[in-house]
Amino acid sequence: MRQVTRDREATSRRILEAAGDLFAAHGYDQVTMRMIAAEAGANVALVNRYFGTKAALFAEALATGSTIESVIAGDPAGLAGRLAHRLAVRLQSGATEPVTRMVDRAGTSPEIQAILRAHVEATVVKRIAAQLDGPHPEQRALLAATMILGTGSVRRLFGPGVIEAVDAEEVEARLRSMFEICLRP
Amino acid sequence: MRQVTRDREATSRRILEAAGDLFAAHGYDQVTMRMIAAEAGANVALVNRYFGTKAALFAEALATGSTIESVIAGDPAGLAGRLAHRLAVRLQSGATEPVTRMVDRAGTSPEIQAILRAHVEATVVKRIAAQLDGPHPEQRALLAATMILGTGSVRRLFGPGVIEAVDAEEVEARLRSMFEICLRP
DNA sequence: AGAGTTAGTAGACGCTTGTTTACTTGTCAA
DNA sequence: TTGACAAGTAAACAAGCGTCTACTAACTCT
Repeated sequence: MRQVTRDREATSRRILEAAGDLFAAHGYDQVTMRMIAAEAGANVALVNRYFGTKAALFAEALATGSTIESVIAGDPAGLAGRLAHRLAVRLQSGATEPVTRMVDRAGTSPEIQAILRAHVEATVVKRIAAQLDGPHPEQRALLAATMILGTGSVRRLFGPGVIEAVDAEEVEARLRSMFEICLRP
Repeated sequence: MRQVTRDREATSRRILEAAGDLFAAHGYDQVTMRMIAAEAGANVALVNRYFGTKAALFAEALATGSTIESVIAGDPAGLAGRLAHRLAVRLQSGATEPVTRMVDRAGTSPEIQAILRAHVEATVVKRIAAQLDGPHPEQRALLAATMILGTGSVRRLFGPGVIEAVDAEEVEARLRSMFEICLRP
């Protein structure tokens, strides 16, 4: 009696959105199928019916959400600056993209680990590496990923606005220099 | 009939060690009290008897294990180099300290988050900040923590030896430059 | 208008979790 | 040697989990 109109597409979309929001907010392990169903205003059985399993739903939510691609794409010369700006903003604001938060809150379930690895590799490491000249581009892209994921962990532990109090521009400048060093040939 | 001698101290020490190893290897959520008891060769009820709750046991294991203190302590001038070396080694070897792995594998349980935050703040951020001159030492220490925690995430996702194949010394040199930038006044 | 397809629901299944209770057994002082 | 205290054990508890099955009700098409 919850649904007034019966619309499979709309319902499964609401489920996917709810899953993305909740996984990003609380992490894979802390989110239950019942929470997702409730948030989407749908029945638990439908979630399994449409997405099969919890891990599959996570994978789909991960793939659906917006990624960091837009920041990486563009002029290779400004890549370090763009990444630094993005991270500085993320460290301060409470409003970060669900996808990046999903990565650093995903927990340690083995079946999720593989999904995450593939996602980070495809959307972050490989895309950054593609912009780099010189030997071992993936190695340097991995160092950049280290910083990106590190800000995620720091934010998770210390909350948003942890660096806000002090000079934000100086932090961004420092981050830019660090990215330049780890990205340059 | 498991125990030949009855020794409370020895048993609780074995439990604590087993908990530390397992938490570090698989993360808080993936480790069950029964796994810990089995690994320690003890009974499940004893774990609760001696440590109260799972979260309390985690906190105690976190506090017991060796920390990164030894790397931070020492000549402030060589701090960047020591941290870079430690991280480079961590990225390559399979043998990392339990405690640092515990931090990056700890998952997202709310009650664990506070414990972790306090631990990282006390043993990493404050200790690094204490070595720094100039304004906002904690801000720079936090950036260093970002890199430290980032290597943890990268290692979790991509496994040990991810950067091993290529030039390890170059990676360490790059990390050192990055640390120097984020730590300098 | 009626039959058939399908979205949606209620409820239970089996399993695992952290924790507790009631009991047994080894150890040591008197 | 015996009695008491503490270490250790087995089993169950209640709650929560992901998943599945059987059922109801709405929409569509002829």
